[in-house]
Amino acid sequence: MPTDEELRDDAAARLRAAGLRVTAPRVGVLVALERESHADADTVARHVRASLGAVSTQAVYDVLHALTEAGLLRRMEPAGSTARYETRVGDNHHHMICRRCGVIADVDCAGAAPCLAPAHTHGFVLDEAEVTFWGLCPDCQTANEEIA
Amino acid sequence: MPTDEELRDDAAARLRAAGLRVTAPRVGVLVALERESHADADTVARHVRASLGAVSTQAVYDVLHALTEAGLLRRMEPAGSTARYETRVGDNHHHMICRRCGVIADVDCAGAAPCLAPAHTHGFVLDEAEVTFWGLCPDCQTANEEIA
DNA sequence: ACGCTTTTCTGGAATGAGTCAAGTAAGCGT
DNA sequence: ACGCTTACTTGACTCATTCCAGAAAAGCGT
Repeated sequence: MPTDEELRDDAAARLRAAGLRVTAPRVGVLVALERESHADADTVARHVRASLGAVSTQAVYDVLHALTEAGLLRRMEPAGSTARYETRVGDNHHHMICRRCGVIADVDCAGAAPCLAPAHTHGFVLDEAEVTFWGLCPDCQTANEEIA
Repeated sequence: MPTDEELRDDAAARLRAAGLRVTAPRVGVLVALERESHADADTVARHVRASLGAVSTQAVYDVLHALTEAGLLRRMEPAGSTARYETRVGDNHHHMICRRCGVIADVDCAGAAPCLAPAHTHGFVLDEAEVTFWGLCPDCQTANEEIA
């Protein structure tokens, strides 16, 4: 587990590399998402406030948008949930979501090709295949058995 | 192209088969979605009102939920859009969405197995693999070329 | 260190999808 | 046709998110 300082330094470096100014809220958002991936805007705001003190809601939204735009964050919007963000970008990985508790786990793309080439493209030019697996996480499986 | 009456009769039959009461709003919603698949709640409401007269927004939402629950409709929520519905159920087909105009096309699942079995399941028990392809539809490709 | 530029703050308001609650209407089995 | 049960109506309401505008603060190249 890296220290907060290591995470902050790394976040600052990524911001600079992307040509963005290094500001406390931006670093805070990146650190928050390293600590808790797939968090929504509200959760990110709470994390950032916990470590930085007062940060406006607008600032959080601004930062999330700016960093997503710059390619430092990836935004995902699972059905039935608000927008969520993660720092793992650049590899088109997929997600596994628990139907019961909503926890999200990353999944590496199994076989690259099959998912990217549907039988009929209807003339579409595709640039991304987004895969979401739905099911029950280990905890919720046992919880369900106890009820039954 | 089937007539409205054929669509209504068919919709009523499906409702009865599912053990649901046959009401005008329900039939209207099913017909609307036969005519325009992947419509959102608001679009469905407009279609239904055009053919039935006044129908409350709440009724439309209730019907969409009830029919989804009963398995007569499938609900999808693409990123950046509101919930959309379709009458094609029972075959876990996928979707292709145009980033520019938002049009949605159905896609048969290419190779059944590969998409359903990620490398690492992290202990999850999966029941569905949802695949969304993003790209440009034929119309928007030409539109983009004209701009460039 | 200075000053220009970008970012953030305050805070208020609007939007739009969707939900809750309680009363009214309608389907359908008998 | 009756009446029970389910569905629909009405209207207020929540919630995430966006927009707005001006003022204050902070980053960073020189």
